[in-house]
Amino acid sequence: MTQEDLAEIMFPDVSETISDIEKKYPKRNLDEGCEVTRFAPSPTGFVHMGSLLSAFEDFKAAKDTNGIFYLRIEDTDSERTVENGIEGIIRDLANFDIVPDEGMISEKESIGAYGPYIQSQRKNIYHVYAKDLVRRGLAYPCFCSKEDLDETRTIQELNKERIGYYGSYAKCRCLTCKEAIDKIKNGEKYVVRLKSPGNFNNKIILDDRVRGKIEFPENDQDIVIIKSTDQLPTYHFAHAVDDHLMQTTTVMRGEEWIPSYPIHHQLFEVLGFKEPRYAHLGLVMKIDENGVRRKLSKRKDPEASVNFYHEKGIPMEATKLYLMTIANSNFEEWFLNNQHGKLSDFKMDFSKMSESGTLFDVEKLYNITKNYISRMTSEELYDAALPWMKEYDCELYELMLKYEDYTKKIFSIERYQDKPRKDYSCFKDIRNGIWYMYDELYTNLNYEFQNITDKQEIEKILTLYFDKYYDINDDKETWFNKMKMMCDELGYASNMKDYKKNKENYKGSVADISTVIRVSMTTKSITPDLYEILKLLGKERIQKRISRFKEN
RNA sequence: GGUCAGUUGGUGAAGUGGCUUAACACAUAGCCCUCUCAAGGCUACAUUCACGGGUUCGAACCCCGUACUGAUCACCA
Repeated sequence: MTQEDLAEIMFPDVSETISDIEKKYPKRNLDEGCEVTRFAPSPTGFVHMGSLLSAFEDFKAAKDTNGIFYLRIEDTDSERTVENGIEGIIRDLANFDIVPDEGMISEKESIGAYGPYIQSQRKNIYHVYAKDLVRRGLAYPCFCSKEDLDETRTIQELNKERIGYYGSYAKCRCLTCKEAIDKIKNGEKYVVRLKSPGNFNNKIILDDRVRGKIEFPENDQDIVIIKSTDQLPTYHFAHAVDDHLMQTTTVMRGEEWIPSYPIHHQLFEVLGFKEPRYAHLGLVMKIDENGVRRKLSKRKDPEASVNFYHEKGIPMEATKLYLMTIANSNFEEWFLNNQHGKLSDFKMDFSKMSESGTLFDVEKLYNITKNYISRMTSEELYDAALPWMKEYDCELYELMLKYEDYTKKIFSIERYQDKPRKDYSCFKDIRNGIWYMYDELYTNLNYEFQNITDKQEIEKILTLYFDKYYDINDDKETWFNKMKMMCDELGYASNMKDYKKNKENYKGSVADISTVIRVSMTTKSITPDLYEILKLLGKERIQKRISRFKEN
């Protein structure tokens, strides 16, 4: 009984050889320096902020170098698999312009010549490599039960020894081929373990692209490579086989993977694969209610879900800008110095990635969004907000459609100037900013008058203003001069400086007068430029609103 | 317990031995401008880089130790 026999009995269905497999994955025809990266989620149906950031960085690294970005689905754990989970992931990524060059493009379809891109469909491939390992005496079947493993663990804890399946604790590694074969013939369940050639006292070094050199003891654990339940590989084994075959150049993943590097290093070595480069990314954190810093959780934190941003109407481009500022610390300054340049012109740099966990800052996102929206043209804003309204605010959507031109004019207020108005941090804010411009929404009025609240005085001001002074054709300067003239006529201060010095000489100021007009036309004491608003409202609406106020 | 990582203001961070009396941005506060608001302008906001030692003419930056935070030690990824 030889290892050859053992391999045969463990993998009777494997007839292909390694070289058969390797032939199907020819060397990629890419120039030096092109990065091949991948996003490899479990099919859970959605991506959260942390994985979106990682996917974004993977994508960016590939695009920056004219390389390849592919989407591989890691479904070796049925627990994490959700029906139609792949579609959800593809949709979430596509919402941020992250479209794979290769890999899954829908629930069932994929593109690219290095597939299948779903791990459960690659079972035979893993088995070819596992079989070869057994044949070479570098892997073996392990029949230990959960209880056996627990027992060793208890002993190790008691003796204050390192925990795990290694050295003399790796009982099944000493089984002879005959013993193993007999057990298998007996129908005993087993996993396949790596027969680790490592020594804990040896050192290995990872040259991480973001963290530099990290030293570890060599792996000596006989880790499981094929599970007994479904004969699917573990993450470690699948990672080695897939990233070798698919020729990933840089593996980008969360820092929680750093400790398993020794395993991966050994697997690549034992399998004779060239190791990819690694970039271990800092986790995305938040401060929770107790002031404790912790990993952003998709379960507990609404802002961890990409849907959160979608529902608020944060433009995808703005989110990308924010992701880039988290991804690379030098991006923000670059963006400022390049007249708000295009994301594609910025080259991401691994050495500028954060090593410590980044705190996710919603305020900062809003700030970026405000700036972003303020720089759009009114047409762009209209086009971007419309689909969002359709989904989340039907009423306003209908009005925007019905009064397209008028709406764009509303969006134009204080937009085309050196420093445009920044008052929308998301599309959701739009309603609150403009609803009063539409007659259809101008109902249930609640006037927010400030200093002047006397109805008679207000009516007097309105009558005088609109009968005698207001002319829709006036330019802004004339408009304001007339406002001041009226102030003088009514005993209000037309000059704010003078008013502040000598309040007692006046009934109020030009500010009070404009507030009266502003509130009676919009109900709100805070609005954008009043001159623009009156002009847009037009004579007819103004008249109607005066009457509306008087009736009130 | 073993292994590994991280630690610069409220936040993201720049910084890799002298140009740092620590950049820039967000947030916050005050003032100015001003028809409201937003914007804008100005100003304030870490005498100090987790702590303790050491190396050096000189340290946030190099070395050693300690502390704290996090990750990991599954037939989960």
